[in-house]
Amino acid sequence: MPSNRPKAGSPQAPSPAAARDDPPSPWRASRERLRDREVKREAVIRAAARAFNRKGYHNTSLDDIAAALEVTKPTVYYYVSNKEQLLFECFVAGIEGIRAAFRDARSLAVPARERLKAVLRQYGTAVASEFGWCMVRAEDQDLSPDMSAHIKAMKSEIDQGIRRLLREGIQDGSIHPCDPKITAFALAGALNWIAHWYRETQSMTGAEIAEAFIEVFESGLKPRPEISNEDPTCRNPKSSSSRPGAPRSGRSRASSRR
Amino acid sequence: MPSNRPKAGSPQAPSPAAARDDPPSPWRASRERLRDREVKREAVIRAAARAFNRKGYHNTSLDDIAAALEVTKPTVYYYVSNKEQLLFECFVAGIEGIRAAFRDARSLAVPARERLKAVLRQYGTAVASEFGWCMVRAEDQDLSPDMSAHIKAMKSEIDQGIRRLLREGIQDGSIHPCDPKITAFALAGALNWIAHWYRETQSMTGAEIAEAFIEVFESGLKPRPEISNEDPTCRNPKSSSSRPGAPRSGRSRASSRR
DNA sequence: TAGGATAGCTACCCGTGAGTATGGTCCACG
DNA sequence: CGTGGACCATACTCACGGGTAGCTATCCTA
Repeated sequence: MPSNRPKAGSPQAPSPAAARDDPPSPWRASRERLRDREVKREAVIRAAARAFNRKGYHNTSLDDIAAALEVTKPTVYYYVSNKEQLLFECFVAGIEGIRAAFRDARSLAVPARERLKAVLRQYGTAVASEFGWCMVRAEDQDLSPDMSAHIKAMKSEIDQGIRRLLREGIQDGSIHPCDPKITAFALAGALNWIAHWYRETQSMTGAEIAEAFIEVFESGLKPRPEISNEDPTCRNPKSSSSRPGAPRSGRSRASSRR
Repeated sequence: MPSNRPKAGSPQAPSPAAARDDPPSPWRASRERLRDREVKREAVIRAAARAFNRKGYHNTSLDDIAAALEVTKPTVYYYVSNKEQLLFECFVAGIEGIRAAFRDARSLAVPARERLKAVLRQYGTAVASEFGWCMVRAEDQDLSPDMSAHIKAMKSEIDQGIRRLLREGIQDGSIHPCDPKITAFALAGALNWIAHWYRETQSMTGAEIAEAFIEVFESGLKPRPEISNEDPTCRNPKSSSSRPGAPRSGRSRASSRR
């Protein structure tokens, strides 16, 4: 599973991994071979993810993916068994980041709302990554029953994780009482939807968007009397200094979408 | 454009529109014919929407749609020019409900937050309707450039409408200051996502889900010191009687998703 | 240096599904 | 009565794309 590191522009050098002059050990070559293979396999999956991202699963042929890698279709089949598996791998690559987020958050000694926020930040990052599309839009309809079942199970795991954090937050008082099921749907929906409109060339990163969303979800739409002092400025749009941490995205309204 | 009235169970009677005994006018027959045609055309579009909804656009063949109507493919082509147009019509049918929501809300003499809520309620209803899938998932990638442009324009119109309501709400003090762009994305995302998980057989209607989402978005996650009127039972998840209208779907957490 | 694994290509197969050519039936109208 | 148009079916074309067969080249190990 390719962990989603940034890795700039052009996918992989045409010439495979320049030769180094380490002292040759008897097994080194074959190990090198295997590593190369894994690298190439990941490149295939990343190329698929980018193609799916741009043109959609069904509008992407394996010839397209092969062409993006400057190879031919059978070469792609040399690394993956079929198109469906390609989608599946992309999905797994995307969701792995979220699962990691839950693992990380579990060890945090803070109120549940903070743990939830940490998860959501990474969630947003994952959805805005190049695997976001695949993670979000991998449809059971496009997959064989067993793959579909796997994916459903993972999605459900994420969903249950969010619900659990919400329940814990309600318990420890850090989260306003609410229906965990519905709230989890709302949270996940807002974040998942990022994959529909986000493009890498955007001014905000996925994490920044997640941060801004969290701000929205935390404070709510109702005008909120500033917690500490009761009176203040609830009529003034620009006060709002409820939390200093949020980037808040300077020019808020000027840009006319997309 | 078929407005989404409920219309129970079996889609359309096999026998076309029972004959009535009005006084026959010379043009009646041909008018009747035309009406029939429109009815049948809508039936085709509804059938397509249901099929797309169940199996996805690309996994639905026109033979499937024809079979659902108990006719053959050329018959479908008699009413629509191609598959793409079918998707487009479904999209328009779905989004028309939302545009209507904005029109309705404009005439309401209430604070902007209330107008926004009214819009979101209808939004949720539309997304949960049988055209929801098409509206939400009609991808520019699957459509010719000009259709894609149309759809983008409509989506943008909805987005701008939400942003406008948010700005107005911030102005009139009924909405907590926030970034309208990001907030609109969050709201629309959460609601759009309903189309991914909602099935007609669910215990809640689309409107009820929207209502519950609104509750979440209004109050926010942070524990909220009860404001003047709304004292009661802050710790009890089941209270939340902010509005009497919402049925709230009894068993909230027991059902383990889907 | 033979033999085998690795890696990639050219050239094909074939199912599927969008869209159509053609023709038949029924009904309205002259 | 017969002509034209609305409506629908049978039966086709055809391109696209997933997947494969089989050849070739290179490098590693024996």
